[in-house]
Amino acid sequence: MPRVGLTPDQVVGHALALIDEQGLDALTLAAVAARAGVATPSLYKHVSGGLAELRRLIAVRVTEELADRLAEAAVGRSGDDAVAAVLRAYHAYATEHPHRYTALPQAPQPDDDLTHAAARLVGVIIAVLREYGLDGAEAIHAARTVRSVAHGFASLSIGGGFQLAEDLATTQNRLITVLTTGLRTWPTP
Amino acid sequence: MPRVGLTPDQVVGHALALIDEQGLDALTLAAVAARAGVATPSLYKHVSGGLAELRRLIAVRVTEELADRLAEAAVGRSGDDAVAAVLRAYHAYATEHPHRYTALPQAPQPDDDLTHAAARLVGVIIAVLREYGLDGAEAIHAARTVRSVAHGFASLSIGGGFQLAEDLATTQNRLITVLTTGLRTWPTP
DNA sequence: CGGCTAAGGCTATTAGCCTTAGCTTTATGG
DNA sequence: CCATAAAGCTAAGGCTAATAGCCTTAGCCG
Repeated sequence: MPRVGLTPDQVVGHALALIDEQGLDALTLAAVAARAGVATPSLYKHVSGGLAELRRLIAVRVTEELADRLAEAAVGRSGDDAVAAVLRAYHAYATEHPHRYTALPQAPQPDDDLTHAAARLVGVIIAVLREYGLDGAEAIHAARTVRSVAHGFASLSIGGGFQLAEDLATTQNRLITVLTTGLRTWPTP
Repeated sequence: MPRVGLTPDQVVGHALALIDEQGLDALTLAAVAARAGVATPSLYKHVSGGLAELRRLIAVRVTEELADRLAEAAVGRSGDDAVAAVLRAYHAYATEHPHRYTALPQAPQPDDDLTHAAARLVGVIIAVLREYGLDGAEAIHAARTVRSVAHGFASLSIGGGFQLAEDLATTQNRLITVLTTGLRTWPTP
């Protein structure tokens, strides 16, 4: 029984590959173990919490990847341009890895790592909003608005929620315009 | 073994009660059967496709309930007022039945019934948009925008996506203002 | 009233999964 | 060179969904 030299990160990597290829329902410890070349119980040496912890780790990883993509998209842009780029990057990530994105909300309750990763993602958005003169509590409300729009569009899009024939890119353009207009004329009380 | 007199609708009802009380993961045929006072295999007499079909039926039912709620909220209102009411009703439904709402995107692929129910929901939104002078393809894009905002906010809200202490109702107010402003100044090309 | 059919229950079984327990081997550090 | 901890294994228990086959009830039709 030669050592495989597995690490928790590698286990998550195999799990993500599996999800990408066969969907979220195919995520079983048995399948991950087979892909890693290891017997199922051996996974507990690296992911002691079993399937629940694996799902948690997946959510953390996906959140980090998403935050990276948004940060990349925002760099070197400002204002409406940056917001548009962030929204497109968000949707692009979800479209490229639909099952992976669907795995995101499946985490039981948020733990420290997930909260940290989510905070980084929110940080990227808050940074983009700085050019609109939004800060403090209003920046939080605006960031929530951006996330709602981005997540809602991505989620419905990959979930088959938009069944009609109308062009999706056009919808995305309208959505971006609505959002940027809303941010520019932000309803400060 | 007295007859229980089960119907598919009743099975879905038991399943929804179970989901509401114990979450989506607790949805198993065994648990539904126990609640219905029946052995597990007996469920196949009413829901021949097993767990997959049950999930499909649940998605249809929830979509119908949601469409009902939105229609109720919209009646007797118009313009921004109607849009605001629809958004609040959407969020209220998701908040009242968080697990049920989470069950919505779990349907495998959309079938005829689900498409029909979704069409009714979209119909309610399109009707609300008529007062903005939007029709044809632009009405579709606008309806998608409304759904994206409503779903995104509801989904993040019940999924624990908004962890900071800022008031959620305020975020909702800002979101509604951004959306209605966007609809009034709709970017027709 | 008698009997037939179909529907709605049941038990038993199989296959697959997660998880724990306990053993064995490998690698590594002193 | 050996001790120990890490990393693998097999075995077993308890879930689950799903299928097969049987039995009983309800209701209808002659």
